[in-house]
Formats: sequence, C-alpha cells, structure tokens
Amino acid sequence: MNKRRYDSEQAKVEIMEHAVSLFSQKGYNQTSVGDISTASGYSKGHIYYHFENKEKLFVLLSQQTMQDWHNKWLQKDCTYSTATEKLYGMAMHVLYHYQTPLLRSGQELASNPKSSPESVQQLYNLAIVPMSAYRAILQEGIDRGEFIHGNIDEWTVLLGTWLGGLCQLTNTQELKALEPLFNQAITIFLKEIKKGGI
Amino acid sequence: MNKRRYDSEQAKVEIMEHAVSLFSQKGYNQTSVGDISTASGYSKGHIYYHFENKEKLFVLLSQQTMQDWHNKWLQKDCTYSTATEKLYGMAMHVLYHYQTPLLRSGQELASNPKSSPESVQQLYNLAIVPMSAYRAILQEGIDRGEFIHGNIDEWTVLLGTWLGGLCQLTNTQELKALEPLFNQAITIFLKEIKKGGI
DNA sequence: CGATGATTTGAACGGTCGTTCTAATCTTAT
DNA sequence: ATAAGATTAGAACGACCGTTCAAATCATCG
Repeated sequence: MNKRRYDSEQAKVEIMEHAVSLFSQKGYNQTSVGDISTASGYSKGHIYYHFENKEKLFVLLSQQTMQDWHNKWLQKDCTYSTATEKLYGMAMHVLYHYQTPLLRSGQELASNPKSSPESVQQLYNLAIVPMSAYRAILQEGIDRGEFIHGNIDEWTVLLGTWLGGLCQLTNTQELKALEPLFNQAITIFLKEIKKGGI
Repeated sequence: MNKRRYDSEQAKVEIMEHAVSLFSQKGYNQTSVGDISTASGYSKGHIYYHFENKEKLFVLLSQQTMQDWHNKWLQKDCTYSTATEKLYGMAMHVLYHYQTPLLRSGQELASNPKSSPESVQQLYNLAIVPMSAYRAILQEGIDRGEFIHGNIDEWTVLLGTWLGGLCQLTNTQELKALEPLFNQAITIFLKEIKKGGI
C-alpha cells in the first residue's frame, strides 16, 4: 500500500512535460502519440497505461496549464496595492506566462467533429478563467473608486480580447520586445475607465 | 484555342468554393481531400488535375480570400470622408468580412514542420494586408490633422491585435451582437489618438 | 522463494489520408 | 468520322496514426 511502487508517477510526469512541449510546438493534430513516446522515452503502450486517450491527455494538460497560470497570478495579485497596478501586472503576467500555443491548439481539437462534446466543453470552460481574473480587477477598481462606473462585462471582454490578440504576437517576436506594447494597451484602456481621466 | 473547352473552369470554381467552406468549418488538417471531393461532387483525381496538392490549394484560397477582403474594403474606403469614420467603418468591415476561421486554420499548416517553407512564408505575408490597411487610415488621420502625431507603427499593431482578438468572438457569438463591442474598441482607441481628445 | 499485482514494452490492427496512375469519356478540329 | 488533346473517375499505394493486447519485467509481500 505504498504510494509509489517503482516510479510510475515520475514516468507520468515526464510524459506530460514532453506532451505539453510537443502540443505547443506542433499543435494537436500534428503531434502523434508516437511523437510523445519518442520524446519522453516511454513506449506508446505506456502512455495508454497512464491516460485513457490522446484527447483526454490534452484536455488534462490544458486544464493544468490554465490552473497553473491562475495560481501564479493569485500569488502576484496580493502584492499590488491598486487596481491600476494590477492591470499592468496582469499584462506582464499574460505576456510571460499565458501558454498561447498550447491553448490555441485546443481549437484544433474543438473544431474536430469527432472530438467528444465533453472535451470540447471542458476546453471552452477554460476561457472563463482569465476572463474572471480580468473582471475581478475591474470590479476591485470600481469598488475602490479608481475606475468609473461602467459596463464591466463589456470592459472585461474588451480587455480580454486585446490581451488575447497581443498574445498572438508571441509567435514571432521576442517577449521582452513586446512589453511596451502590452503596457501601452493598458494605458489606453485605463484612459477610458479611470476616474478623472477624461 | 477556345478559352473554355467543356466547363473545367466551372468545376474548378466549385471545388474552390466547397474547399473554402470546409477549411473554415473543420480546419486544415481535419479537412481531407476526400471531404472536398464528396462536397463538391468531383473525384479526388479531378482535384489534383486542377491543384498541385492540398497545401497549395489552401494557400491559394487564403490569398484569394484576403485579396477579396481588401478589395471590398477599398470600395468602401472612399465613401468615408474622415479617418475617424474610416476606423469605425473598418471595424464593421472586419467584423463582417474578415474570414477568421479560414485564416486561423492557416496556423495549423504553418505550425506543421512538414509544410513547405514557401507556403508558410506566403501565409505569414497575408498578415501584412490588413495591417497596411489599418496603417493607411492612421496615416491619413495624422495627415489630415484628425489624429495627434504618435508612434504610428505601435498604433497599427495595437489596433490590429485588438480587432484580431475581437474576431475570435465570431466563433461563439452572433455578428450583430458584436457590433457595439467593435465600436467601443474604436471609441477607446480614438480617445488615445484623437487631437484635442485629452 | 514464489506468488501477486503493478508496470512496461512492442507488435499488430483497422482506419484514414495525400497522392499517383491508368483508363475511360468527352470536345474540338480536321 | 477519326485523331488528338482535354477532362474526369476511381482504384490503388504507401505512409501514418490512435488504440488494443498479450507477453515480459519488476517490486513487494507472504
């Protein structure tokens, strides 16, 4: 009744790490179970010992990645004292920690009619995580009197789509070089919502 | 030496129409040549009579779609009298005519290592088309004295990513319902760049 | 040691897909 | 009408992929 017999858990972790890397680089459809097998050094059969199928593996990795992103944000969140600071901090957090390539390959899975509806739903649910984080900051800003009263749902979507759009640039550009762009987006957005900013 | 013998050109057009539709709905990898054959009613062999391979077909369709989008914009462009009006007009043009699903599936092709570098390059070049259209409006606004002097390249990227991000919503929402969101994005953006807008 | 159950492998299956090839059909020109 | 060339169909190939399965290996416990 030991927790670990002979390190199957370690193998599972290694498989997941290589799978995340491959899905991010090549996308969902273009990453084969054989690729994951070769990269991780474990047989294809062994992957199916740990995971029901490729689809479930991908959904699990996506959820775990998003969870990880959110947890890291919550750690930073309390280090800022104003909602305005939080917005700039969030922009950097998105730039450096949002796993755009992995989450984008989820669209491949979601657009495939053969994918199980359950998996597709689980992937769509992931989009709620960042949106609710953005919304929390905006709400806090209103409550604290930093931001004007406005349509918070609309603001959330506008902010989310802008940051999401900017993230697509991470394919082709250095992250460091994108910092001014992300900050400028926040600055422009703040002009709209900040009290006395008109 | 007639132009059309017996309507092979018509067949080619029909194949292209169905291919665009399928690539948009199911993505690049999940759309097989067999799918296009079934949908169009022409045999797989016939598709290869008109097109060198699946990859070239997709690139051609992408280019044609982008060209079409740009041409339609140029027709509208001259009906607006100010750069400000053009920005709002562009937002609607993007919302209703930018073929997000098709162009997104280009990322599947581009992320596949087996794709020919030439095709990947051609797809990346497509991104220049909308960006230069945005830039032209911003430049005109500055020249006409509507907009302040600022970093036009940065503005172009910020506007482009925002509209691009908003386009992702067209998957799940009605286009009509997105109009206020697109307009609001332009309004916020204009507050930053409009003369005397501070 | 020997049994038991967890772990791991690698071959094999069934299916799909992009592409090629050959033959058949059709149009046009002579 | 018949040859020549354009067009179309459909079978076939070779490669790959997700998944299954039976057998082999290993750690632990009685």
